Amino acid sequence: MVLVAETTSLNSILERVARADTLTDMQQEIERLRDHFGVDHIVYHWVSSDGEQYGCGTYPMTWVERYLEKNYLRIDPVVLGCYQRFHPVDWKRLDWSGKAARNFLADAIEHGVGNQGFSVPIRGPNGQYALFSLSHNSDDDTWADFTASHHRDLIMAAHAFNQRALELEPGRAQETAQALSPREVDAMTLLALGYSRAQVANSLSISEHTLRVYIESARHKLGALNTIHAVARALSRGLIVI
Amino acid sequence: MVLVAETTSLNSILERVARADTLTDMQQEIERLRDHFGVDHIVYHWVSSDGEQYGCGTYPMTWVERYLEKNYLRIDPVVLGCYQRFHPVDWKRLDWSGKAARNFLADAIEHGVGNQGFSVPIRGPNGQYALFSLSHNSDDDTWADFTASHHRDLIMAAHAFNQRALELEPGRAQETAQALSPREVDAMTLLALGYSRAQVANSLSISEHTLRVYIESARHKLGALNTIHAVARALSRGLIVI
DNA sequence: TTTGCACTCCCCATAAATAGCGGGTTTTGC
DNA sequence: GCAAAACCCGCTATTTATGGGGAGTGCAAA
Repeated sequence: MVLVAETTSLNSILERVARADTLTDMQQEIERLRDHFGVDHIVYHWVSSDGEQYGCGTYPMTWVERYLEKNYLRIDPVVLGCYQRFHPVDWKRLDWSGKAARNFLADAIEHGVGNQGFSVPIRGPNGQYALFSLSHNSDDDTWADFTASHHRDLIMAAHAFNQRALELEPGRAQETAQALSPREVDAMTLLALGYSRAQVANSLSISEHTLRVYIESARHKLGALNTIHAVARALSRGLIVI
Repeated sequence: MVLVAETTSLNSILERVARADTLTDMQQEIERLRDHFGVDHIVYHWVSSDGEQYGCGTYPMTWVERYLEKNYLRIDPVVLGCYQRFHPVDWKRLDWSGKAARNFLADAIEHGVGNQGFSVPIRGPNGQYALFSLSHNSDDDTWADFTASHHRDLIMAAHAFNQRALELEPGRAQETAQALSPREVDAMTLLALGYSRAQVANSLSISEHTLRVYIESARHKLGALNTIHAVARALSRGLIVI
C-alpha cells in the first residue's frame, strides 16, 4: 500500500485533463492520477442538466454495470450526502444507517470499492452535479492522514476534471440560452413556495389568466411537461431560488 | 503597480481563513490576501439559502452602500453572468451590452472599482451562491498574465473562503431534513420529472390512490402546502435528485 | 422602423389534483 | 416480540389546473 503523492507530476496531469478531447482521454488521465495519489480508485461522474449521467473512473466494469442496473444513484449515500453538502467529505461522515445503504456498502466493497473514501462535490448553474471521488482500502488513521495532506490537491483535481467535463458535455449551448423572463421567474418562485395559482396571481397583482400565460411560457421554455416539472427544472437549473 | 504573488504566504492566509471565527476575521484575511496578490480589491460575497446577502471585501464603503441602495445585485453583470457559469471568468468576457450594465460599470469605476476583474463562482446545495472576485486597475495584457499565472491560487482561495463562510452561516444546524421513505422519494422524483399522477402510479406499479397517500405523507413530512411545494422542497433540500 | 419579446386580459371545456372517509399487510428497528 | 413505520387498496365529492383558442399594449434592440 502506497500513499505518497509527488506534487511535481500533479500539475502535468491536470494540464492534460484541461486539454482532453474525449472521455477516453480523461479516463487515461484519471488512471494516471490514481497512480499519482497511490489510491485504489478514482472516479469522476456527473449529472447533466437534463438528468443524464456521465462518468469515468477506475472502478471495475462489473461494479459500474451493477451500479447502473440497480439504480444505486438513488441509494448511494455518497451521492445523496454530497448533494446536501458544499465541501469535500470523508465517506465515514456520511449517513450509512438504513438497510438500503448498508446493503449498498456491502455490495460495493464486494465489487472492489475500497472501505475508505473521499468525495469532492461540485455543482453548476443548471443543476449539473459532479462528484470527484477517491476510494481506498486502508485503516482510518492512514486515510485521515492522506486526505488531510492532499486536501488542496484533491480540490484542484476535482476542479480540473469538472471544468473540462462541462465543456465536453454535449448540448450545453442551447440549454443555457433559455432564461426566464422576470415575471416568469416570479411565477415559478411563488409556485415553488407553495402558493396556489390564485394566491400567486394575487401576490403579483395580475389576473389568474395572465399568470397562466407566464406559467405556460415558462413551461415551454423549460421544455417541461407540466407545472411541477417546470418548477423542478427551474429549481435544478438555478433559475429560481427558494 | 505590483502584480507579484509569493506562494509561501498564501497557505498561511488560507489556513487563517479556515480558522476564522467571525466575518471580521475574514475581512482581515481578505485584506492580507489583497496585499499578497498585489491587486486593488478582493471581495467575497454570497447569497444564503434564505436569500440573505453577506459579504466582506476591500471595496470602499461608499460603493458597498451604493450597491445595496441601488439594488445593483440584479443589474451587476458579474453576479448575473457568473450565476449562469461554472468556472472562473474574466469580467471582460461577460455581457456588458445593455444600458443598465454600462451605467453600472461607469458608476463602479467612479467609486474605485478597477477596470479589470476576475470572479470565481461557487454554488451550494440549497441555492447558496458565492462569488470570490478580484478587481484591479491595469491594462489587458498585464491582467491576462496575472489571472493566467494565479488561476489555481484563486480557485483555492475562493474555496477556502467559501468553506468557512458556509460553516459560519447562521441557521444551518437546525436544517435537519426529515428523510422521505423510498416510495415517497420515488413519487417525488417521478413527479419532478414531469410525470402525471397516473403515469407515476403506473411506473411504480401501484394504484393511483396509494400514490396519493405517498404524496400526502411526503407533503406532511416536508411541511409543504401542495405537491409543487413538496417537490420544490424535496429538490432544494437535496432529498431527491433529478 | 420593424421585428421581436415581455406584459396584460378574456372564454370554454376537459383533465387532473385535492380532501375526506374507510380497510388491510409486510418490514424494520429497538 | 412488539411497535412504528412503510407498504398497499377502495370510494365520493369538490376544487384546481390544463389545453385550445383569442386580443392588445409598450419597450428595446436590429
